[in-house]
Amino acid sequence: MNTALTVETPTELLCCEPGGQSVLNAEAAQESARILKALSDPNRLRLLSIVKAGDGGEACVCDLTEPLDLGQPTVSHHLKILVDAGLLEREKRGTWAYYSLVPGALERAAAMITAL
Amino acid sequence: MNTALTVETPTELLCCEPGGQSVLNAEAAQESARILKALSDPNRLRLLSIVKAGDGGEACVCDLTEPLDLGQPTVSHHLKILVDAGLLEREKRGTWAYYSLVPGALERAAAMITAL
DNA sequence: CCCATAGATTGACAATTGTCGATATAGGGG
DNA sequence: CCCCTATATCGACAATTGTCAATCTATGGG
Repeated sequence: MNTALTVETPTELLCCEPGGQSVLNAEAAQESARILKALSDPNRLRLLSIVKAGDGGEACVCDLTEPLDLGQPTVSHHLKILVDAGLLEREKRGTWAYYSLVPGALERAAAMITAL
Repeated sequence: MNTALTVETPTELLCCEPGGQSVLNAEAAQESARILKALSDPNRLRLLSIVKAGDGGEACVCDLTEPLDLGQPTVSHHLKILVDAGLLEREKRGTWAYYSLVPGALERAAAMITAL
């Protein structure tokens, strides 16, 4: 298998196996669901949107609390879920924590859906 | 290029407003989250995958119960969630109910993510 | 008609999730 | 050193979710 150079395409991104359509196995389904669950909350979608639109593609927690009308612990909680899902990355600078999109992460999540 | 005939592109598919990045408002976020929540369960992802791979792009409930190792009521419940989210459509023929993908629905869901 | 089969609906229950208030940690300035 | 500000973590709680067993509905065959 894979005898030739598939180079480095992550197997999940391949649309169709030789046969045409292989069914998602339980393990892969669970992994995809894990990512999509992180995306299935309105406040987390807005967080991603605000971060993406932010200056330099980043935003700190203090910029995120107010527009969402949520408490600071709740925002931190949502950010952690997004980081754990591999969608955001955190960089601490001084007292502030800056969050930014992991490059390509949203595109990979979208591909999970279209490649079902 | 876009000056003229965007014909009938659903506004949700447009990537960027004039300014470049507008932040997702609460209402739109809730609607997107509603769709993505339907996609955030491993068994539902497998249901979509099996339906898509099925003969003629469709499958009846009896074909779905066994591969998922779930009870029939549970499968019916998941199918209802997918139909309500606009991802699957149901057609009853005789005693059987056949489910198939709503054309373009998965692509629209994926676009919600990349266009964040 | 009655029965068998496919599927939907209902009610219950445990598990998970979103939110908050309170508290902990950590960096910077006096 | 002590305080102030930014953020994370913890504990609690109500709401939602995934699952099942039991029951209901509808279709087709004798």
